[in-house]
This record gives sequence, structure tokens and C-alpha cells, in this order.
Amino acid sequence: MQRVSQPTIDDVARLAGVSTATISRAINMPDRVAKATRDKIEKAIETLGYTPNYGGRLLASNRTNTVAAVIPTMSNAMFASGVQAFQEVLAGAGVNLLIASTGYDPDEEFRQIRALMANGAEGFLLIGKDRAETTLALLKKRDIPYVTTWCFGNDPDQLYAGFDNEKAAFDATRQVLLQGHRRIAMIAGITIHNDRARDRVTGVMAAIATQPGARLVQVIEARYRLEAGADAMEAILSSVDRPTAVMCGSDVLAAAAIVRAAELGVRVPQDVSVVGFDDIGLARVVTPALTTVRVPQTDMGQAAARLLLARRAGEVGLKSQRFEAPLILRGSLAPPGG
Amino acid sequence: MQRVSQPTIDDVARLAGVSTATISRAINMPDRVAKATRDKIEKAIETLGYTPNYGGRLLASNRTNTVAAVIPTMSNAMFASGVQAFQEVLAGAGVNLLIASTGYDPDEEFRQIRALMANGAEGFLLIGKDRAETTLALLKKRDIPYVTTWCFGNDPDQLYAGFDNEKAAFDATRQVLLQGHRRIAMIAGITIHNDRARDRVTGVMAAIATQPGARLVQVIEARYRLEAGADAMEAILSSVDRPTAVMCGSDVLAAAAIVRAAELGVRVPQDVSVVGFDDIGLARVVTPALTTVRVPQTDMGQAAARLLLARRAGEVGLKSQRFEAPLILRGSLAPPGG
DNA sequence: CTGAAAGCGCTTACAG
DNA sequence: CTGAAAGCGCTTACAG
Repeated sequence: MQRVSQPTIDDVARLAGVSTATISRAINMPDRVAKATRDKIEKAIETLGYTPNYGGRLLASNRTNTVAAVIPTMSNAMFASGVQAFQEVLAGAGVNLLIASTGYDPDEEFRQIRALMANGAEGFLLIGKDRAETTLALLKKRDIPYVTTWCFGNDPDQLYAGFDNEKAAFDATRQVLLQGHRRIAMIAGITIHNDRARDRVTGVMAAIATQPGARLVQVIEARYRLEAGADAMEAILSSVDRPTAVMCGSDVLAAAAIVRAAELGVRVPQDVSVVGFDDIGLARVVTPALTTVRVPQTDMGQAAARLLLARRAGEVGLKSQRFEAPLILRGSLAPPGG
Repeated sequence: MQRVSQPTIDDVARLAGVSTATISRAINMPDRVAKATRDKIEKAIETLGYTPNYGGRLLASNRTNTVAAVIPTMSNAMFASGVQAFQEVLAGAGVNLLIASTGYDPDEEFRQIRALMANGAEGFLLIGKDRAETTLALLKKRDIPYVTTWCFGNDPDQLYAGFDNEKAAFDATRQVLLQGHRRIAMIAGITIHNDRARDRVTGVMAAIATQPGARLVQVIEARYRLEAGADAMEAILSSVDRPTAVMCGSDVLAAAAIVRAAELGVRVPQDVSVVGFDDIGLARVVTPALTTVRVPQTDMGQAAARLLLARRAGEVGLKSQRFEAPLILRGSLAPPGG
């Protein structure tokens, strides 16, 4: 990708008959340049097809205009809307978005963040709290701003734009208990290196503990894939101590669980209720439609972008933002026995 | 996002007792530096926590190590796996990915591409052929390599990594006809500014034209949203000339159509068959599971990355790559009458 | 409102 | 294998 030689600011200066300083000003602070001069310059720029060289600009100004989002995966709608919202707000401010995925691997996350920093990322959107020590040290050493999303914490040194996974799972489970369920199972995400998955388990457990007579009969961890969710559901349904409700760590798991239940002739919600987490498209398409926790993807993405933009503009005293993640009631949850 | 002052190559040179040229070589072409020197340098780099300044490097070498993907939307799983695959291959080569979305608007696409070029994008992954003239002119003028995906064409000047939407839709429709369907409707994507949506309609029409007695009773265009697909299905089902099969321009539309049909008491596939396009997660979760055209997302994403990487490495005579998009048979398609 | 000039931090022929 | 030095294309005090 060798570039053909492009016109430089010197070419424009020569053609317009002014200094390069004035060209630079005309581009970056137009109102500090006389209208007549500006017009000449614009004409010259147009004629030459000039666009400023990125590297030169960068080196001189020490700003890249670029932030990065590092997410576990793009293939799951779990993060898509959030990243989309993040990008839209950034684009509105003329800031570009670099993106990388980690496959839920902290070492890969470290590598990606380091590479992105070396390539000009001035700020980061990160998912969750679980992170390699080295990553935190790197970010701190270089004093790079970042916003932690998809979770919430009270650490005043950290900037969050997220929600409380434990509370969301707790509240959802409370509603399940309220409907009368006492034997509950969980299909959780893989909890290692994943605080969101862990917090959801904790929340479910905590809610069950508040209800005398209620029991968590089983917790199975599964990757966020349809096949894994289906298999977990089958294991749960074939156990002797069959639950009346299954809480799931994600919609992918929950949707797959519903499908597998149907294949096994188990009716949802009459025989078993299923609750998801995310509220992505899947939730409304499965039969019965999924009762699920709505993750505030758009809110988080927008807030993260605004926070980063504000930091960039030099604002201080920025505050973390916490959003609600309510349970959306649909057909997959009903009192035990239907 | 003002950076605190970081160590420069001069600091490293001083500490290691060598010239900056040698530092640069140790980093970029390690085997042209004596082992002993390299060790000294590595130690100095480590001590200082040095990482090369992006702007300086860029200006001197004129390479950004960054390519961009400009897609209609990230919120739909339609493109997610393809972009994920694209990013993974790039990351393996140490190349970073900028990403932007256009909302299916050619003007927005132009703006995003221009902004990305100004921010160092050395190559592009683009979706489909429909594009503003100005965009093409811009790309050409700056001689920026790009790969066109999610479609295919025979233009030898263009680099494609995609599939033939018309052929895929044609083949799928042929199979529907083979099952005995003669009255067919279509829920298409919005075709303006979208060659993929248009080609799918053309393919469906062409296949129907090959079958005596077969008719396309209705074509409704809908945005790729669940609600729009559901409403389109309702309109189709309430028409007097009700089809026995509905071809859809995407899985989102098809899944929503199935759900709405069920709500209206219309059985799929007994009363009406439904065929999708994409094969995203939704397809396997809806009841009945969706018969759908599998879009080779991963193949396209990987191929696009490899093509761009090859161009970058100076390879010439690169060839477009065309993949298959086969119909995946599941429960939503059956002969008329079930 | 405008210009001359220094400087940002690298890379890379060129020479040895 | 290593170094001295030019140069990449901008921005930005400083001066007027």
C-alpha cells in the first residue's frame, strides 16, 4: 500500500500564495483566517485535491483522533448495538473507531490493547472488569483514558458506563421466585475471566437465598453458543431433580435451551420456565418469546463515547454512569405448572 | 487526551549508548542488529517503557498499518461474523481495523470513507456495489485499495470477495419451485442503494420465470427489522391471492414473518413456507427452523483481509474470489399443503 | 490577520 | 553491523 505522492501543504501554500501556517489555520481554525484568504486557499485545496497527511498532522499535534473498542467477540449480537451506538457518537465528533476482539482471553486482550496503543488509540472502551494486571499497568503507565462497560463498580478511580450484573440477575430471579418457582437451575456463561458471567451467577444465588424453601438445583457453565446452551438444557431436563425454572446467562443460551426443550417434548413455560439475559433479536423470535434481562447496550455505548469525548476535551470530575437492566416479561416465564 | 510526555527514541539511544538508527533497526529489522547490541537495546526499552511514537513512525515510513471496514450496520448479525473474520486475519498480520457504519446511506458512506482516509486507512473492506460516484472517484484518485464484499461482479478492475446474490436467490427459489410451489411472494430488503437486496429480488423473479404456471404474487420491501418483516407477512397473508411460499431478503425478515404467521394462526410450513437469507443465529432458533441461504460471511471476511494484505505486500495480479451461498434446508420449507 | 521558523519522533539511504 | 544526517508534512508559539 505505497501511496502515490500526494500534494502537500507546501504545494497548497505555493499555489495560494500564502504561508503553510495560514493553510494550516484555514483548515483547523477557519475563523482566524480572513475570508478572502480562506477562499483562495479553498480554491487551491480543491484544485490540488489536497488532504492533510495524517502522519505529519499527528506528529505535530500529537493527537490521533482515534479511540478503540476491545470486545470479546463481534459475532454475537451481545455487543453489536453497544458498539454501534459508541461508533455513532464518536463519528458525530469526528473521532474514529478502531476495533479488536479477544475471544474472552485476557492475554489476547493485553496484546490487542498494546497494539492499538502503538497504533494511536487515545482512549478505550473495555468490556467488564476482569483483566490482566499487565493490562491495567500498561494503561496506567501511559495514562490512557478508558471506560469500563457492561458492568459497574464503585471504584472512584475507574470510569464506568454500565450496569450491575449481580443486581440485574438478582432482581430477575426475585420475579421468578415471586411467581412461585422453588427449584431453579442456571445455565451460566463461562465464569473464568468473565466478571459479568460470575456476577450473574452470584445474583441468582443471592436471590434464591432470600427465599425460604427455594433451591438452586444445578449450575452448568456453557460457552455462549447455541449448541452449548442446548446441551446444558438437555442435561438439566434429564436430571432427577428437575427444576421448574432455568435462569440463563445469555439469550443465546436461553433460546437454545427453549429449542432443545421443545425437541425433547418438554413444554415451555408449562413444564419449565426459561429466562434469558441480553434482550437481543433472538429473544423475540423464539417460541415462546423469551423473558429476559434487557442489557442497556445503546445507553452504555453512547455514554462511553461521551465520557471519552469529554476527557478528550479536558473535562475533569467525570462521573461513572449506571443504567438499569430490567426484566422484560414475555411468554417463556410463567408460574410452575404453567 | 493530552499524552504525558513519553520516552522517545533519543532517550533509548542515549541509555543504550547507540544511535537512533540502530534503535529503529533493532525494532523493525532485528536480524540486522548484532545480538549483543540488541540485548542492550531491549534492556533500555524495557527500563524506559518505551514504545515508538505512532505519528513519528507514520510520517517517516508513510504507512499506517491500518485498514477500515465500512458496513451498513453493526447491529445486525448480518455482517458481524464477516467483520470478525476480517479482523482476526488482519490482527494476525499486525494490521489494525478501523470500523464505521453508514446506515445504508451512500452519502454517509462517502463521508465515512473520506474521514477514514484522512485518518490513515490504507485499504478498505466495502459492502456491495452500490456506491456514490464521488466515493469511487475519491478512492481512485488516491489509489486506495479496496475489496468489495457481499456481492460479486465480473469487472476485472475490481477486487471482489463475495458471492452472487442473484444466483443464490435463483437457486434457492428453484428448490422452492421443485417442491411444487407456484404462488410465491417476497419480502425483500429495501432495494434502493442496495444491490444485494435488488439482486435477490431479480434472482427470485428469474427463477419463477423459468417455471410455467408459477407466479410472483407480491413483493414487499421492508427494512431489515423484526417489526417490518412481521407487518409485511401480515399484509401478504391477508391478501386474497395468498402465496404458498414467501421468500425473504434476510433472516431477520423471515424469522419475524414466521412469528407473525404463528400469531395469526397460520401454520408454517403447512399453510405457508418461508425461506430466509443469511443463516444467522435467528434461523436456528425460530420454530420451525428456517430454511435459508447461507451467506459465506467468514470466507468473505478472511478472503478480503488476505487480498488487502497481499496488495499491501506488493503482490500484483490478485484475483477476485467467489464463494457459494447454498440453501440450508430446515423445517420452514415444505411442499404446499405441508 | 499572517509569516518565518522551529520542532514533533521517527526511518532510511548513504557511507564506512 | 553501525552512525550521522536529512527528511517525512504538519502545527504552533512568537513576532509583527
